[in-house]
Amino acid sequence: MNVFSAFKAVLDEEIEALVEVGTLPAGTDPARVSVEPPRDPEHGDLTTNGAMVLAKPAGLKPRDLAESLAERLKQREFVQDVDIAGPGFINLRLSDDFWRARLVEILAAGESYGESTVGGGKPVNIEYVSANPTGPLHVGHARGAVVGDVLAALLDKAGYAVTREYYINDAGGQVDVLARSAYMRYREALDEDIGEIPEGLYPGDYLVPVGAAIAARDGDKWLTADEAEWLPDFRQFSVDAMMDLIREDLGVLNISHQVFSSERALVEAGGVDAVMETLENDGLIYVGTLEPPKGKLPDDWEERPQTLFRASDFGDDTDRPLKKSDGSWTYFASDLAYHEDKYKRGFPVLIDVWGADHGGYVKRVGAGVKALTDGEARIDVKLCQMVRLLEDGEPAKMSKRSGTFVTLRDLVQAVGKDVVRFIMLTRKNDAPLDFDLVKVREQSRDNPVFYVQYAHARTHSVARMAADAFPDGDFSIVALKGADLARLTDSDELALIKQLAAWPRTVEGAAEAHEPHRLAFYLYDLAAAFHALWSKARGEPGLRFVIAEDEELTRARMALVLAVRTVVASGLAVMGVTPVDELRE
RNA sequence: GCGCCCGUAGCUCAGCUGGAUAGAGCAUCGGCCUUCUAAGCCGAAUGUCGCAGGUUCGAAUCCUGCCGGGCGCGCCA
Repeated sequence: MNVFSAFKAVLDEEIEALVEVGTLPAGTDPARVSVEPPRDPEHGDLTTNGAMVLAKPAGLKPRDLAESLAERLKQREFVQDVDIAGPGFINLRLSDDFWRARLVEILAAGESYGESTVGGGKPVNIEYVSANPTGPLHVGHARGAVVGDVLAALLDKAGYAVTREYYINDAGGQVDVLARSAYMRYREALDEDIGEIPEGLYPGDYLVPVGAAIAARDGDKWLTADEAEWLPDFRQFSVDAMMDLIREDLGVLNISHQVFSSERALVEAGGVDAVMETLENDGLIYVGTLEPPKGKLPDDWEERPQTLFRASDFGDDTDRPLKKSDGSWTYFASDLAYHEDKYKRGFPVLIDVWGADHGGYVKRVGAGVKALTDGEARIDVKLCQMVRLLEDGEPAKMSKRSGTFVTLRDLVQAVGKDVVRFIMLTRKNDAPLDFDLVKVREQSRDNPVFYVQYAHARTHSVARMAADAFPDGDFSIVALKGADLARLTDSDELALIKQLAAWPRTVEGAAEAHEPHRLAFYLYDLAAAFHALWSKARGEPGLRFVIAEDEELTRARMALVLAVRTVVASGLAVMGVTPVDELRE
C-alpha cells in the first residue's frame, strides 16, 4: 500500500464532497493536488497542498478552504490529527495503530512488498548495453548495463510489462573491420606469421579463438580467396562469437536480455527502405546541402548535397543525413527504422540507455520517433556519464596492456557482482561516477554497499539473539504477524515503521521518473535509521530488540526487525544484489 | 559558434517532477565500548543552492540572459 496515494484518494473524495455542497465549483480538478511526506516530520505524517492549489480558481482564501477540508479529514478513519500551517498546508497525523498495521502488511507481503499496479500492465521497451559486437564489454558498459537492468526490474515491480532489449549494431563498417581482424587470426591459426595486427584492426587476443575456430571448421579454403568471398562469412561468424562473449560478460552481472535485434537483419529485410518510403510519402525527405558547423570546421569539409530527414520540423536543431556517399543508409536511418519497429511491436514507451558521448544524438532520434509515430510514442533516453576507476583516491592502474581497456569481467572479478551493481546506482545516471576499488572493500559507513548489507546481516544477528534468549519462542514471520504490536511505542520505532512504509512510494516514484538510483539512496537511509535505533539501545537497554524478561515485547520488536529485513531484501532484489545474512568471517 | 548535461557545506553528492527553517557522507571538533557485532552511534560547526532578472501564494527545482565545467557537432556507431 502506498500510504500517500491511498490518502490522496481519500482527499479526492472530500474535494468531491465539497464540490457537491457548493464550497468548490463544479469541474474542480484535483490533479495538481499532492499528498506527500512533509520535509520536517514535526509537521506530521502527511501533508497536502490541496487548499493552496484549489483556492484560487474557487475564489477562496487558502486557509479558509483548508479549514473546510480539515474538518472533513478529521472524521476519516486512522486520521488522528489535522492541522493547518503556513500559507495553507494541511498536515495529517495518522494513528500509531495505522502505522503498526503496516508491519503486518510488510511481513505478509514479503519481498513482494512495494509492488505496485501504477504501470497498469503498459508495455515498456528498454534497450540497454547495445555495445558494438566487436569485443568484450568494458567498465563504461557496466554502468549502462546496471542502470538499464535495474530500471527494467523497477518498472516491472511498478506494474509495467517490461521487455529488455539489445540492439546489435552489426551492419556498419566496424563489423567489417572485425571480420578482417578475425581473418588475421585465422591465418595465424594456420601457422602463418602475421606479425603485428595492422593499424586500424582490432588487436585484442579475444579474436584468437575465433580465427582458430574458423580454421578448424574450414581448413585453409579461405587463404587464397578474395576478401569479397570470405568477408560475409567471417563477419557473421565473428559477430556471433562476439555476441556470445558479450552475453557471457553480462552473465557475470546476472543480466540477460529477452530480445536481441540485429541491425543487419532489419536492413536486409527491407525495414529501412520501408521506413524511408513512409517518410518520403510524408514529404519529410529531401536532397539538400547542410550548413557547415559554425566555429571549428572539420578539416575535410566540403559542401555536398545529401539526402536529408526534416528533423528540424520535429524539434531537432538541423536536418539530418540519411545516406552515406556510397549510397548505403547512415546509422541514423536504420536507427529510425529500428525505433519505429519497436513501436510497431507494441511499445508506446521506449527507453534507451546510452553513454553520455551519444548525447548529441538524443534530439534527432526523438524527432524521428515523433515523426514516425505521429507523436504517439514516448521515448526517454537515459545518458550515463563516465565511470572513473580509482584506487584509494588515485586513478586506477588495473593491469592493462597498451591498446586494451579494463573489462567488465576484470571489474566483477575484482570486487564482485553485488558491489558493481550497487555502486553503479550510487549516483544519478547523468552524473559522473567515481568507482573506488579500495573503498568498496572497506567496511565502513563510507561504503554504502557494506552499510546496507550490514543492516540486513544485523537483522539476522538479532534474530539469533532472540532465539538464544527464548529457545522455545517462535519468531517465524507467520508467528510475528500475530505479535502485540501495540508494544511498539518508542518514537524511533514508529519513525522506522514510517520509513519502511515509504518503500512503495519510493518504488512508484523512481519508476515513474525512470530513476533507479533512488533505490540505493532509500536503502542507505533506511539502513542508517535501523543502525541508529540499534545503537540507541546501547544507552537505553530497555530499547533493545531482545528483552530477556519480556517475550511479548521481544516478539513485537522482532516483527519490526523482520520488516526491516524484508524491505531491505525487497530493495536489493530490485537492484539485483544478493543480501547477506552474516558479515563476520 | 550551436546543442545537450552539469554547477548545492572545505571535498563527494542527495534533494521524491513547484512547497514550510536546503540535507547526508567524508573531513574538523566534542561525547560514547564490563557490547544485542564500536565494522558503529550521538552531538556541534559548516551555505550568496554559479550570477542577474522573470513566472508563482511559494523557486535549488520552471522561463530568459550571462559566467564556469563536461560531452557532442555532415557520409563513425
